[in-house]
Amino acid sequence: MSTGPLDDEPPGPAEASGPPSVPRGGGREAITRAARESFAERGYHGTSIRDIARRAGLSLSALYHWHAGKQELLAALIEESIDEYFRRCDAALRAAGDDPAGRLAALVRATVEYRVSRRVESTIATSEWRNLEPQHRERLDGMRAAATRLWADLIDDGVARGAFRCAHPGDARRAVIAACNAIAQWYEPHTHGGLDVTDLVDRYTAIALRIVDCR
Amino acid sequence: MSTGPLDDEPPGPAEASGPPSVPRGGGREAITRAARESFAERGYHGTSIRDIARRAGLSLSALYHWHAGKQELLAALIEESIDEYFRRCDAALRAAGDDPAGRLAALVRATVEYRVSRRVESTIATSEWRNLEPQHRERLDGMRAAATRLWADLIDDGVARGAFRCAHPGDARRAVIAACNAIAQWYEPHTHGGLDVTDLVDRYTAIALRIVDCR
DNA sequence: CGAAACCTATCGATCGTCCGTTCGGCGGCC
DNA sequence: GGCCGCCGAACGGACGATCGATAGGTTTCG
Repeated sequence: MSTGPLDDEPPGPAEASGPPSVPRGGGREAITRAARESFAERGYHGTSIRDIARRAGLSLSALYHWHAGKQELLAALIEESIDEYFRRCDAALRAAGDDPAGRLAALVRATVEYRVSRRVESTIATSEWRNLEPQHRERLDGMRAAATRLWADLIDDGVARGAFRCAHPGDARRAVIAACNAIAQWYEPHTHGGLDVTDLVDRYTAIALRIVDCR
Repeated sequence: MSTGPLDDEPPGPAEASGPPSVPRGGGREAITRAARESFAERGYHGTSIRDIARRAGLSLSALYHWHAGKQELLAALIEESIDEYFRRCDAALRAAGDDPAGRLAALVRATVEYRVSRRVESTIATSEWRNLEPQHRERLDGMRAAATRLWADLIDDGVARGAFRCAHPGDARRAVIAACNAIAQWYEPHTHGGLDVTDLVDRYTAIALRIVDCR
């Protein structure tokens, strides 16, 4: 959405085509990945740009060649994360039918799968939000609000149509979201590898349906 | 209840009492309070001890006169926070009867009241945990585990006795705890002042009972 | 075809600032 | 006169950021 034409990958090192600039040291992507891991492990202020550069196997100057600075690195990471989450939710809802329970299940599935598959980014987005400078925070607040609205509209609709009987939709919404989001904090692929993600989705769908008191 | 300037023992400037050392500049308590607010607002690494000293209205040296350093300040804050939470839970459970639903309600009440009344400490304890050095972390991990066990034993017992019908007690436990803990992140006394805490307790008790599928 | 100009990805060195911590001293109440 | 609460100055190091240089590829052009 934002950070430029080369956000994904520098033109491939495809053999046949002419060799258009192949970052020798891994380039932008190596730095982004290193920043993601470092921010997740030690937090924004606990990570120095020297840590990031070292992890990427590049120099401090290479970092500044590819990115505007530490703050933009954080903002880009969070933006990409929220953006993907929103797209997943949107797609899940469009594929779902009209039944409130089915729509809630779709949103829970999208969220659980996202939290499991993007644990690292999830941690950053939730715990480093306050370290965004106002310019970035304002922009990203809108995206966050849009994702929240997906949940709110869905639950309000279910209540209005009598499918959900919970007395306080706002609290139900916060409880469901909090429960799903917390997965990123305790789920460890090594430890819970035996737990199939589809099982996890089923369990949290059942919990969510009970929270909204689906008849 | 808690963080008042005279919460501990430093005898107030009461006229009659007299002798025992009254810190002129607010002393230890002023620094602890300043550290709590700063850590909560900007995080451990985002806060400098100069920020803390300035906020307390004292010099950098005064901070070191009262505390061993930045890390000990954080550890003391978190320890006090967990310790009080555990004592509240323990008291609530001892006052509760034998009925699983009643015991769960007691634990939810203790947790919700705690998250609302100690929002600031709650934020620090949950988000600055990783910044504890190993020695402190190991000690505090035990306290955290004890609090989790309170929930786990209660829910397992309810399931064993047939009062709760949820298929996966561990997931129910994590969902309930996550929902209650999240309150500290969205509840604002100014905004939600009209919402009585007893109402909030009732709402979250209902949600918790639905999560564990109480018959 | 070859050279000169240009671009890209990277480097090492360096800037001024802020960090956590330490130390010696000083005024006022016992 | 000694201790208690507090201060200012200082230390070495790490921080985020900037700079000019360079190796090697690409384009331009005579």
